[in-house]
Amino acid sequence: MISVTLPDGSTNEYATGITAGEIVIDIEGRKHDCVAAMVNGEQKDFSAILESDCSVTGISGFDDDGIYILRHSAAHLLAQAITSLYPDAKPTIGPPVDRGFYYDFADLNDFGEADLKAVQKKMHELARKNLTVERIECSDTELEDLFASNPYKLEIIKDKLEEGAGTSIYQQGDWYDLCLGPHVHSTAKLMHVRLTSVSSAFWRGDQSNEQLTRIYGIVEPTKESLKSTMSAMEEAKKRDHRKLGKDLQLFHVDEDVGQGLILWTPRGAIVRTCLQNFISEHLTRQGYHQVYTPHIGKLDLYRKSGHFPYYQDSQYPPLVEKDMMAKLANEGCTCGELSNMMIAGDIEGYMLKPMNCPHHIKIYSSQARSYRDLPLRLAEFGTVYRWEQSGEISGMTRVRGFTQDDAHLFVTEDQIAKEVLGCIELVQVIFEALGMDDYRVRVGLRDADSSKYVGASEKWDLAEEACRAAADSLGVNWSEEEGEAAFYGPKIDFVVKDVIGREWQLGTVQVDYNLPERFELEYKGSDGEMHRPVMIHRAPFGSMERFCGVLIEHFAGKFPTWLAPTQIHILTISEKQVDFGRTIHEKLKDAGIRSELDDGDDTIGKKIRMRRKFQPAYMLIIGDDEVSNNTVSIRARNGDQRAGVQFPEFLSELLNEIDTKVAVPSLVPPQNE
RNA sequence: GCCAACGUAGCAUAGCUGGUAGUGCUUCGGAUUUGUAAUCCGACGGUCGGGGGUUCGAGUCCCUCCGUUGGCUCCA
Repeated sequence: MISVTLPDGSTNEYATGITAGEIVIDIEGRKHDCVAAMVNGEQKDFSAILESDCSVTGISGFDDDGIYILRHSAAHLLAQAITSLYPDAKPTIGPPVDRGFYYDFADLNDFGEADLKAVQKKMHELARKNLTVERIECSDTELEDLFASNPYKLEIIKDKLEEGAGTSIYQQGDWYDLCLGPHVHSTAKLMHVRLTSVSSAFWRGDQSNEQLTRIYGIVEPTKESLKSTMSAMEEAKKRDHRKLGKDLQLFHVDEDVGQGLILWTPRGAIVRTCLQNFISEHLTRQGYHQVYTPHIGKLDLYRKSGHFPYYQDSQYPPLVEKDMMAKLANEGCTCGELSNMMIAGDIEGYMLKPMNCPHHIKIYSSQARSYRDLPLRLAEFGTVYRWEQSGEISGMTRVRGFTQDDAHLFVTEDQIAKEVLGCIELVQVIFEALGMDDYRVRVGLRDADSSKYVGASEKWDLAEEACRAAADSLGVNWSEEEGEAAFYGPKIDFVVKDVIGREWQLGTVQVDYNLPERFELEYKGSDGEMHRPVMIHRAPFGSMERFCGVLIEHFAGKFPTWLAPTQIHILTISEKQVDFGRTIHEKLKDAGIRSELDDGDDTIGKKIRMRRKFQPAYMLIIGDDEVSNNTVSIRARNGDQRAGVQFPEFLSELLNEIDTKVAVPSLVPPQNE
């Protein structure tokens, strides 16, 4: 007999050799939602045989651990279905991921989304067969035999497994896969799967390797949870900033202007201006100096900074002077030759700036600096241009031209910690004001291979420590990531997720030892000697484009009153109230409120319907009652009403709400009925 | 850049196996003067992303370019 500790802390005696699954059934009953068992804190298959005293808990398919197991098993089921329908296809890897699972296949060519249906049908068929999923331990030679026809699996066996250690395979029906597990005990657990998309991937994520076909899917423990997951995905799509940007007329991207080049339309420009003003206030308070610099700079500048030609591929091509261009054309110079001459420095030209640092550096070095000038904080809403790959461009979150809320701080080494902290605080103030608490902080440190970094390692230690301390002060979860540092210094990034779960880096604070070196920046210290400053790059929003894109989704287009493109939309009920409506409209505009007036002859229902899509913070309904009492009826976005409010009272409340940047418009108390 | 899918008026959409584009909303004109998510009538608006090809004939088939979407790769 063995003694097993159960989830409630009690112990029970069982016959030696009982399986984990049998104990789970004993604990949870026959009808349970567990997919595997936790034995002594380790995930195990139900079939795991218990030989000695231990603790056992069921892992529910609704838990994070359980859903991962389901996804992993579903990936196997997918591979089984694919290989039965496409015998030539070779499964490579198929892991669970955050929102579902995928499996990559080699030799599955010309497979498109239209083919998913049949595969999914096959998966359901296999699930319904209730195939037992069996774990089998194999030796190296057995493995090599089993996977002899699949070079990808052989490569994994060779690379990942210790010589002679062997490993497990999982078999369901006549299909098996190399895997550590654990897995569900039967394919019947995988009834609620949906295949979602097809894409490509490279073997081991390396572009120079062969291209594989990747199939994505989702799986849920029950029909109901699958349904709710699917509808949640539908809901998320509705708040996609690309859709809302169009509906709310916030921005436009035009083919004729170019991919990834944002045209800020009037309503979007309001949001951006309000945000910029908001940041500017804080910059002034924190002792920043705002500067302006041009959108281009000489090639030489970027040769010095190292951006040209090293990052040539991710920049717009250089602009060459007219006469030179004509001369080269006459000589029949090819593009390749031109490029070589520019790299060699034989031809001068200009570049659209891919970052603002060199320009700011030139402002620093335009004067002799002393330690008394430091820290020098130069800020600019600086527009930069980068040649992002065409397939990467997306809405406002990944674009080719964008405006960073950029700043560069020139500091002494002693000042790094304090200044990094100051930058972080700014990010936090802004996030807090916007109610954005769902973000992740990543501290990027150097990795073991120190040869690729510039700067002395003692300096790095200090800077890394400063970043850690700053992250700590935030009071939110943060993670260190080795190897995530830039080659020139450690950094702190703020990362948020968009509606479809993709992560985007927003704010960033980076310590830089490299550029001061390259540009030979100096300041005179109190000791009378010349010293080299350190630079801190920081952009609390990242870029206005990306940040606004994320904000649109964060608020689902329902911006706080201070940001809303239309703050008040006045709707008259009939033409009897037109004069009163206009008077109020004028008064609001005089008070600096963004007000719009609809005094047309549509029905009030239609006016509400039409104007609602622009999500004004409030609508004011003006009918006979309001006119005769000099009041307004305030309609909130959710339809709640607050009628009979004296206009001056409404205006002062509204101004206060704007002034204090209240995150959710709240002049109308929620009505439950 | 790579793989896959897609691209019809401002927006949302119909258009089967090829025979010269329908609808709703918006907009405009008229009627109506309305109390909270669709009042009625009428009109304007597309040559089907661009170019080329097959065909007697293409939105519908083929090629190519551009763009969009989902991934991959990349992101100083």
